[in-house]
Amino acid sequence: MKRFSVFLEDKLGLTTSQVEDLLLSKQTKTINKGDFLLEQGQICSHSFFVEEGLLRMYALNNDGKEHVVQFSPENWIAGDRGSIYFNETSNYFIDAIEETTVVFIDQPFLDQLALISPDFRTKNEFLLHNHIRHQQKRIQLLIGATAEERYLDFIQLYPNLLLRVPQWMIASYLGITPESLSRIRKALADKNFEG
Amino acid sequence: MKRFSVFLEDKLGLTTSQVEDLLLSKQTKTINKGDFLLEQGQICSHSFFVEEGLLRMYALNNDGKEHVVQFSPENWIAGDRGSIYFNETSNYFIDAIEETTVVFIDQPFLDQLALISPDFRTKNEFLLHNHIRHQQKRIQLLIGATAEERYLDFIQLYPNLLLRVPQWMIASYLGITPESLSRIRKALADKNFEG
DNA sequence: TTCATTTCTTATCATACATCAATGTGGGAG
DNA sequence: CTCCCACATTGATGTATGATAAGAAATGAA
Repeated sequence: MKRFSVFLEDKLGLTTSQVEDLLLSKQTKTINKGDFLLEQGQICSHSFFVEEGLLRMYALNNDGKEHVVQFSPENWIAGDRGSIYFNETSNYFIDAIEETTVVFIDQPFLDQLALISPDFRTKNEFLLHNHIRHQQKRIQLLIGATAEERYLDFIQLYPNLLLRVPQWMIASYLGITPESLSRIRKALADKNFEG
Repeated sequence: MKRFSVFLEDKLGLTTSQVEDLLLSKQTKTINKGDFLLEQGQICSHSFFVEEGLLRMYALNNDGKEHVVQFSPENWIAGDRGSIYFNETSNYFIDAIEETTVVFIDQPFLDQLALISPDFRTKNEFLLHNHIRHQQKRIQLLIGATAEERYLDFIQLYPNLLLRVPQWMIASYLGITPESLSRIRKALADKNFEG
């Protein structure tokens, strides 16, 4: 749980000794590529901190096609907040793109953090605001930018994901078909762009 | 500040007397239709609670076209979190669709709330999670649903806005042109749908 | 009211992206 | 090594939505 420890210290304001105490009772779980942590219809009772690997969260539309809402590489937290905080069955699937090790995070654990660290809530709220900011940027691009612009933005924001995520999943994230993304990439290559 | 008082009590867990004390020092501001609370390039130093009226937040894309990121009717809070919490100049405009009365909310005020109310932070975090949930739903529709489906969802989610927001702004929110929305509405009318 | 301005509709044509289908390619299992 | 299968590319064609332009309808000011 090396990454999770650093995360708790750096991002959530805990001390090293607090982290050590906390992690005594925590366990990690490693799942294979393609395995699910959440499926449509279930209630999502945990968030998942990604210690190692890569998760994807997606939904099905009316035609039964997958649409990627979010990728979660190392140091990210995945989970369906709608289901966790509002106790609804989830519309989402979360599965592993690579073999992935996660730490399970539930509400009692978060409550515990809030108790032992005065900074925790402030820092956690900061992360929430940051998340909202990124989602807003994505919405802005989806309603106002071309597919090519969105792809370029994706490359800038997640350069390391480019190599780890199959192209058809990136297309799904961008809201276009794999064929279209392939053509966009070709057009960029013809313009001497390195992606 | 009637709505703001109720909001503080119901949504953020304050008592009536706490609210009364707080609001002594608070002032509202009323702006005319078309007036701006935030413009691109400024730093957004406040959030705005909408006491009465309707705000819209939008960005300009590469072609200089407006794209509505969010509407904020009564009881909603508008503001650019990216600018507020990360101290960056904003890419967004916030203006009034109707004559609108707002309460200015700054960080000291929020700190004060956190001090006097034990529930405040929990409830505030709940609101943040809810916001994230709604944005995620919108992203999901933008990448996986047709314009018609998005319009129907908009009607369900914001039935009262339909009558208060010009159609071209709704189109902008949906990520389509006003002409397209007009056609979609006609197609729905032909199918005997009441919108 | 009358006039001007904004908003909405309708039509035509253009385009980005989707769909369908075929072919290429590369990595893993046996 | 070879076969297979998932993934990527490419081409032909279709469709939803965009662009442009014109007119109708609503809104607002004088």
